[in-house]
Amino acid sequence: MVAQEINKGSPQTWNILEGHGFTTLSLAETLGGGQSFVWDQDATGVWHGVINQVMIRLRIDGSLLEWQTNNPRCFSKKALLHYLWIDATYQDAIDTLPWRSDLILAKCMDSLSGLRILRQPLDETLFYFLLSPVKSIPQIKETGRKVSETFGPSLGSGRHGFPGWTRLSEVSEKELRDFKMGYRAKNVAGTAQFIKNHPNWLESLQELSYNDARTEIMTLPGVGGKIADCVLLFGAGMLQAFPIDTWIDKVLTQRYHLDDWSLKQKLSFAHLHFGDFAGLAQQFFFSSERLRLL
DNA sequence: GGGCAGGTTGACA
DNA sequence: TGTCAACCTGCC
Repeated sequence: MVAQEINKGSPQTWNILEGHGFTTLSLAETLGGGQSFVWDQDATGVWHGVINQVMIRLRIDGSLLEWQTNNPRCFSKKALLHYLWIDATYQDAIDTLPWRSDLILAKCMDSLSGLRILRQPLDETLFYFLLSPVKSIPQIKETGRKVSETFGPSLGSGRHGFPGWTRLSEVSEKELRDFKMGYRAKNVAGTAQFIKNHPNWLESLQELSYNDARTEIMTLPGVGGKIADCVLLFGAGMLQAFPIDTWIDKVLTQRYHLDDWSLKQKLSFAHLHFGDFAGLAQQFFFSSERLRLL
């Protein structure tokens, strides 16, 4: 289906993104490693995804990172550089992390050179992470894709975008359950109603400090500390957010020997030790542990 | 069939 | 403040 679209009319040229620093591995972990659920890799290694309701393709060819879109009028190279965090602030963040004195972190960063935190839309990120408790990445993608196909805008080639919370607020909890959400349907429906009744509330979180935004977003049904940190890190660019899931907990317990520390104490340790870019460190740990690179 | 998983919540000590 | 079961679904 996707291939037909690509071959329709004149073949599209691949555009080059300079100065990216990705490897095949770090690009795969960035797009498919659990911070985003809208990217799929085909058999030829090309990544197909959606950014701001526009279909985008990405591939690594040698040392080149290349991209193309079916909709160049609605999408700019600048938008893609922003989404992929390809700018000078990434190198600043890397330099700021305490890898010089932390051999565990240094090893993870070395194995996954170029790994990024994506700058994703806040509304969509909140939706996907409400689906995430005790679900695997393929399950979250499947449910999200089916909800988008049913309620979201068609983007061509059979692909659909995120419907938005306004549209989701018109869908009953019972209907949502048919998408295999289980008990999460109640949280999605409750969140949709809250957002409908509080216009601009979600956007206004971006203006708050990390601590205030975290407290605020945890008032939503189904959003505890872990999901709050995921949404703020991946959807609001708050890079100090440090989501602790079972993988990260394992790293802190086994590698940093915090065996008897409570979750709250581990969180304090992470903020103190990793600093303003703790979330980026977290992503290096997450992928390293998941891929058994540590 | 039973147990468990990338989490949250409410009950209870 | 900490522990525990329940919640859906899919997979081993």
